[in-house]
Amino acid sequence: MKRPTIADVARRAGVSKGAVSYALNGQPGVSAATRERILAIATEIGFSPSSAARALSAATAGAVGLALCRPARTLGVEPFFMALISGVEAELSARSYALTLQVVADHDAEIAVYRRWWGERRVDGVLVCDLRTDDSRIPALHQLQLPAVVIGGPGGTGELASLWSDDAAALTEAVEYLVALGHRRIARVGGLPDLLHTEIRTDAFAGVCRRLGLADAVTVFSDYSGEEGGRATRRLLSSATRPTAVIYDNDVMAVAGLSVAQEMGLTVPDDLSIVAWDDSPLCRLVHPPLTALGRDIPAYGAHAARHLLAVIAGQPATRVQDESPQLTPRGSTAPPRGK
Amino acid sequence: MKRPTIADVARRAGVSKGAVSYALNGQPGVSAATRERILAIATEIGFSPSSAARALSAATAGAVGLALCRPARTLGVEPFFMALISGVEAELSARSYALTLQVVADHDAEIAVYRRWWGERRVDGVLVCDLRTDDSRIPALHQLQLPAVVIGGPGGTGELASLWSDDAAALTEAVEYLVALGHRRIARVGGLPDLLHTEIRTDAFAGVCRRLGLADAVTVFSDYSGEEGGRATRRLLSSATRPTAVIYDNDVMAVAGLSVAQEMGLTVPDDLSIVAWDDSPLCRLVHPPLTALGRDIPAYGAHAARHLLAVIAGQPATRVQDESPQLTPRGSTAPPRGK
DNA sequence: GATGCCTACTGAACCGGATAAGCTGAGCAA
DNA sequence: TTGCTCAGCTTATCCGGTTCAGTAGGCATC
Repeated sequence: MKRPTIADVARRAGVSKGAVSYALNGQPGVSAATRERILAIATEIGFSPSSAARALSAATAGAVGLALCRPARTLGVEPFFMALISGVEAELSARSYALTLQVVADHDAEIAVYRRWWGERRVDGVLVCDLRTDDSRIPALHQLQLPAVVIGGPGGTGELASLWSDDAAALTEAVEYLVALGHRRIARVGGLPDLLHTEIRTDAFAGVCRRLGLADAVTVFSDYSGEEGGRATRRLLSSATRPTAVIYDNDVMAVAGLSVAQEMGLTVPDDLSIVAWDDSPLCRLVHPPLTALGRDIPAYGAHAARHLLAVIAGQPATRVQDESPQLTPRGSTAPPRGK
Repeated sequence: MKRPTIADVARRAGVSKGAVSYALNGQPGVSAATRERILAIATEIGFSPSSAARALSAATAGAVGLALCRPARTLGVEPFFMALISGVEAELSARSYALTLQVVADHDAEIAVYRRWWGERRVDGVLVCDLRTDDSRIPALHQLQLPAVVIGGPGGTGELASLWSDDAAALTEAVEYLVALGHRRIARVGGLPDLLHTEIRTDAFAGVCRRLGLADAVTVFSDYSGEEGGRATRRLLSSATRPTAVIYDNDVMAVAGLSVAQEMGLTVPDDLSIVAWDDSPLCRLVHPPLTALGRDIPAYGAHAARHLLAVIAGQPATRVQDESPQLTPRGSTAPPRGK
């Protein structure tokens, strides 16, 4: 089966290639009648313009890049990325953009990928995840002049456009909720400590605990994996001043924490309240279902994609705030025993 | 920052564009000394060939497509796809191929995507997931002559190349293991009934149960989601002849089933044994950890990618068998109470 | 020294679109 | 009738690679 080209359409319509190009792209230069005839023929023979030819002459790739830089082990478990990707994808495909994906080992490899994509003109722009403090990718992308939207912040995004949600406010809300229930010893199992949003949450946690006069407000760091989350929980629950509530930086660690607590003979929520970050179906899967700080992640991804397309179209690189995560109370939180 | 082109390299080296092309692609036609000089200059100025120009002239896209056709809701939860993608990606990026991803609503949309990709020459081939009985994608892809590898089977893949693993053998092994422990009433919570691998597993389950003389070997169908898996479990456990063991078609449903059992006051594994399919970290996250039929999914993805690249390179479309899932016994299986 | 052959290149065509520039005939005013 | 404008096309060029058909020069051969 031969792929139709613009020349095939032109021949069938009895016009030149140029006329077909004008007609298909909504440019002036052809009459309404001719345009309609050309469009009908194009549809009839199933013509879609070669992305390569279009990319070459129009100097646009029609694709957006996403490099994921987490070890494959944690990448698989966490529903976050798949949800983000599905949202990004929905927005892109609605505008006939493709999504090019690459899994990389570290930031240097990621920068190398950006450099290659730029040289190959393979993508028109990129989405950047997992922002770190002093992130080397920011100056690299700026130097390449490759349009980008950083998913993360606020702060640390340099000249690049960004999309962020107010994690500090959400964490504060969660702590205030637990304190209102009567908790005084609250711990937190954080994600990778060098990620910027971990730092933001850690600062917010320390801040609200100080304000509310909570003494043993400790954050222990993990790597988002269930193993590490479980281990951290075991350490916390074995300490002399055992916390009555734990906030986890993702859902996987929260589920692991729940298992550890139950394994240690503690009843959730009576002996221990649990709050998860990222309200995926995983939180409703376990018993009791987990109270979670959730947000619409596909919508977040769609928003990021929309923002990136705007930057690619030449709009100024702005910093946009997305909706803040919302607390959904479920069965894993209650007043501590004796209150 | 201007992107270097092949003409820039040629000018710096004092040769023609053609010579540079030969040198970079390892073709004969240039002397070893010239080749080396050209390569050095290319590296020095950071040249990487435009994917669009290469695609246009060499009639190869340098990309492989993957269309995912599951509702975004279940797509996010299940670690399977993310693990598969990371494996596919690792293999592709090692050979400088890009992965183009698209999430679609149904098979018709998926076929439309294939048709568009084909017309746009955007991908050199595609990976096809979630094979169904009488799958309309198979003849469509065959008609387009678009190189493809079907992940699934055996059977139902038409003329297309495929990669499959022996689910029937794995399921048989799981049932025999449960029977050896003393179980006689085994149920199964299957995935979407119109998926081919669900049918294969259902047939294998019925077969081995008949062979071993198990009476109440029932399969109930679900949609892979935790909600449905939990509901199915509740139904099974409420019946008069309650099963003493349940096999789930994925890990998410198994975890949900575990929660339901515990919620109903049953002890796992004493009152109920649970076997999960797809041994993701999720299975080790819960308490007790789940006995699972696992395999190396990233390796499966890598294998599929390798196979697809071979088909793209013109090798005949063969049906390759990957390793069978292995049973990993953990805390969720034991002899039934009273044995 | 004419011939053939091989190596190491050059030059140009080509892939399939986008687009600037040029052309043509119709319509209309002077 | 001439001149002018303008819609509605056509033609040609370009994007940045790959590849095929030459071609110049060196060397062996008869």
